[in-house]
Amino acid sequence: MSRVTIKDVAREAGVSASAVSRVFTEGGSASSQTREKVMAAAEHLGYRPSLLARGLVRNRTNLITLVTGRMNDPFDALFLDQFSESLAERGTHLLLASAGPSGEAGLLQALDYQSDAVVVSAGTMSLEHSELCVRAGLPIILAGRVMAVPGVDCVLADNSDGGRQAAELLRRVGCRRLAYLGRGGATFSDGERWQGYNSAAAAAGLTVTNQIIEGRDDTAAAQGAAALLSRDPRPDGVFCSNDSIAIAALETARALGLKVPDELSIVGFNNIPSTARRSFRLTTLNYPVKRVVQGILALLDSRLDDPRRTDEVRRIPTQLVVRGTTRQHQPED
Amino acid sequence: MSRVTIKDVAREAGVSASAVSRVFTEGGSASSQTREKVMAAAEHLGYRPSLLARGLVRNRTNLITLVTGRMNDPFDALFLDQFSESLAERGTHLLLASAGPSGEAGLLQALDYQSDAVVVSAGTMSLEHSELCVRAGLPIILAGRVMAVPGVDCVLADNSDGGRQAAELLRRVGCRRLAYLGRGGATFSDGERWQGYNSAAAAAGLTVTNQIIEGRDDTAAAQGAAALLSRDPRPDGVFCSNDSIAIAALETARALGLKVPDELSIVGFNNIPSTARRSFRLTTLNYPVKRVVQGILALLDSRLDDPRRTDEVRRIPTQLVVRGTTRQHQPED
DNA sequence: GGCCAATTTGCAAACGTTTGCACATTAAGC
DNA sequence: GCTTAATGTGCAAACGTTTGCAAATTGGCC
Repeated sequence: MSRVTIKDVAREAGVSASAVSRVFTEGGSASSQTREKVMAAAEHLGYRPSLLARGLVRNRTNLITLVTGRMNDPFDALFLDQFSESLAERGTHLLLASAGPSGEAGLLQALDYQSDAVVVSAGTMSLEHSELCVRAGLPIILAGRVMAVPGVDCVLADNSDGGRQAAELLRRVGCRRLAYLGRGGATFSDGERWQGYNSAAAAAGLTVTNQIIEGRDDTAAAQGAAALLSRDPRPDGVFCSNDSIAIAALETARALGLKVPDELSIVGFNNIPSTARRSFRLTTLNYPVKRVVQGILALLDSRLDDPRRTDEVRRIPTQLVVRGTTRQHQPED
Repeated sequence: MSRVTIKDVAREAGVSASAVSRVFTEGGSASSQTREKVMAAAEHLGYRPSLLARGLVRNRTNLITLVTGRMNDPFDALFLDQFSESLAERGTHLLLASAGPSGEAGLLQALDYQSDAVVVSAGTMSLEHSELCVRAGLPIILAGRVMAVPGVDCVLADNSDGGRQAAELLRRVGCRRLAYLGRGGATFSDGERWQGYNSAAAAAGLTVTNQIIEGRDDTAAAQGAAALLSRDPRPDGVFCSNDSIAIAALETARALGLKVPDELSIVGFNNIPSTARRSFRLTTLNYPVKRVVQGILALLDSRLDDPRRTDEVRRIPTQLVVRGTTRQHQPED
């Protein structure tokens, strides 16, 4: 009924508990004889080391906490998918914390369970709490945002370059009245994308309007899109701060009877799976999530290796994926 | 640098470690005086109880392991979303295990970290490993499947009734050549849905063909749909084993130039968020995920309360959601 | 066989909590 | 002020591991 412990195995194998422990730890020294006996006994009894106890003494739990948004956001789902896959490959386990309104809950959870690290991909993070973590020796890695807190590393898309690429493309295919559809800098990425887009557009001498969406769900996005598309003059090219918004824009454009891409070109951001659907075929910027995840893990390892190394910010470039929601190149270009 | 422990607080507050512990545990008895002193000291030092140590002695970690599929399946994402939300409400934490090819990894993970319970919503589960868990006193709850293993509870949709409802609806709107598009019983739900659908259709005297999809991704589903729709005679009503497949079917039907719902009615299963999109407006069966999750947690509590209570299987009824991919009622009906 | 080094082993102390038990304190009742 | 009961407190043993240290075993080499 109760757990089978290291002592049970020791007794069964006729050795000490330490011997068993050493058999079960990476570089432990044990004669092949005892190793065999211990293995047999463990197998027979169905022994598995308690990771709680191990974590307690080693001060390493093999646990990583991810603070993420809700899974009804397809990008968060994509990120989690890739992240958990990479963690599984390296044999680390994943403690999931939803970024509730009180953004710090996830951090505290990570502390309480002695996670080896916490990666924050959503929600707010107060300076106060992040410092608490750093002081406790818990590495923090920020995904999709930068924050100048000593001890935290960041990895994120090169958002403003993405915005620039979007503007370039729209200009190239002949759009002249550009628009941006986003949440008005409500998120970090949103702001950066807008900036890159706007300055590139301005540099090319194009007008660009910024339509702000009030709210974070699909209907809010659709409303924003409707407002944008009823402006006079109507924009002929729109860059959306992410794919969900872009799809909403595409749908409302169609509902208004606009031909996409002939009358309106649309560019998204992230390249979430559904952008490739037959029904959408959205032109977008690919955010190489896998590479981001690997960057995170690399930063993590180096941080565990040397906790006081200098902080790092990694920018991951994005790639244009041209599909059906932007016009073909103009011949004269 | 190192963790602040209960002893530090004890020293600072001038009381014993036990006193501090009692202040920090639910029903602990402590005079308001010490309570205050302890709280002040803890606040000052930034103390947080180690859940590892606590879990070790209490044999309760406040952790639940979820074995789930990958997040590129929108249903799994939906489930995780609701599940994690409910867990957060009750203050339990979530250890995420992806059901890899070796289905047992998640169970072992749950054991190793002394999870209070494991809920399995994807992947295979060998009798051997499940018994290992049960013997170790780790409650297992199966979501979306039943399995006759002593000690495990199950909660899942009333799949065959859902199939029946789909058949009923298709008949009512005038479809006469019915089809089922699924993975040929490759998953448990698939089999049950087919059975309910098929027997209801047969009882109504309708022909029904079963088109099997080879593979689990969207393109496989699209291929299956294409095969189905090129049959002669072509079916005029199809029930798909889940919404992802149904959407793929809808898209291929449109690509083939078929009018939906006039020439072909489509019914899905699960009511995942994207079914409500403008572009799809898929008629489907609502699988009340929230209710499922609550059922799971209820079973869990009762199991923790009395580990040897009799096993239970809960069926959650599904509700028809009629949208745009099925014809309107025929007047003569 | 004897000596030295290298390897394997066991003991016991940690890791940070909780909790049963016994003692000390306080409160209540008369 | 005494007894009885109720309440709060500290000690020490547990929970299941790892690990430094010293002792014991092994093996190699002459």
